[in-house]
Amino acid sequence: MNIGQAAAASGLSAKMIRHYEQSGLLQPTQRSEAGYRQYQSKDIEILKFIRRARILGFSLADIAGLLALWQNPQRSNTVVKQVAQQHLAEVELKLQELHAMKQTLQQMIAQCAADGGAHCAILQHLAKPTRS
Amino acid sequence: MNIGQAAAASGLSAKMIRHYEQSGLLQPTQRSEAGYRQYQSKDIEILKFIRRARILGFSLADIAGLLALWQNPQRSNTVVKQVAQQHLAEVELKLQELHAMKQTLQQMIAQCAADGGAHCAILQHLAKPTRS
DNA sequence: TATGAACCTTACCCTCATGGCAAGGTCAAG
DNA sequence: CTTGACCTTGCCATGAGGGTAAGGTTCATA
Repeated sequence: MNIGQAAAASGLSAKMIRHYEQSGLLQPTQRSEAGYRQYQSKDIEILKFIRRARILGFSLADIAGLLALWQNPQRSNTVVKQVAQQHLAEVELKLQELHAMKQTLQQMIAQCAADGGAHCAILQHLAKPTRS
Repeated sequence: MNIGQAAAASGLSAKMIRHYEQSGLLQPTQRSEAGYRQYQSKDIEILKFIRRARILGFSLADIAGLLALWQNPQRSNTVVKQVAQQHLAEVELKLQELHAMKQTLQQMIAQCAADGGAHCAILQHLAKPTRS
């Protein structure tokens, strides 16, 4: 299986698969005589694992750790849970930040007449916020 | 006023002020004989404007537009509102994505025994998701 | 058999907002 | 006159990709 098929099968781009290999997330695969990377179905499972973890927002560094734990029969699920909880905390922090942005943006937009005039509550708020 | 004081007064870093100038967001300021950037209180207001807009998540490109509108007496608040609404839509999209991540992470974490064993619902989910 | 399309390789540069470091110039106080 | 705090420019790094270019390979079809 060449990298194109591996990309299609895993949902990643070929570019990213090479990038993951180059940054140490993946073991270098076997190569064909011409130098083409060769992927086995086992490799596809790893690629899918990476893709799912990326969708959940795990960093590549986190994923490297999770992959090592996944492939280690002596692993402790306590460690895995800690990684996930740490990531969840970061996600929740970003959620809070974005929520605060959303609130303020909504208030500003609600106060904007949008009548084509020059008076603008949004610019006023950015220039000299009355609250928040 | 040198850049250090301008940074302290605006809440930005000196580094970022230089960067904003270099990327065209700010007009180059006057310089002292030694080449030091000189800031007036009017400049500080602009820097504060930028900082508040950054806190709300506007991109530097957006802020360039907002600054131009702010300083244009012929502006139309309709345009300003459009910029803000577009940004709000992006914020809401990211909120949805992060919320989905949070939901899945919470489910995975709740199913993880964390008893030090090798069985791990989190890794299982990443390897072969039963749902989502 | 030749050729062209579709694939693969590596090696660059770009994003975006920000931080860090290095080498050197300036200023003010002791 | 030295010292320390400030300033200057310029370069590199981040993270997770995208784009592009120049060149090699594979395969089917004319």
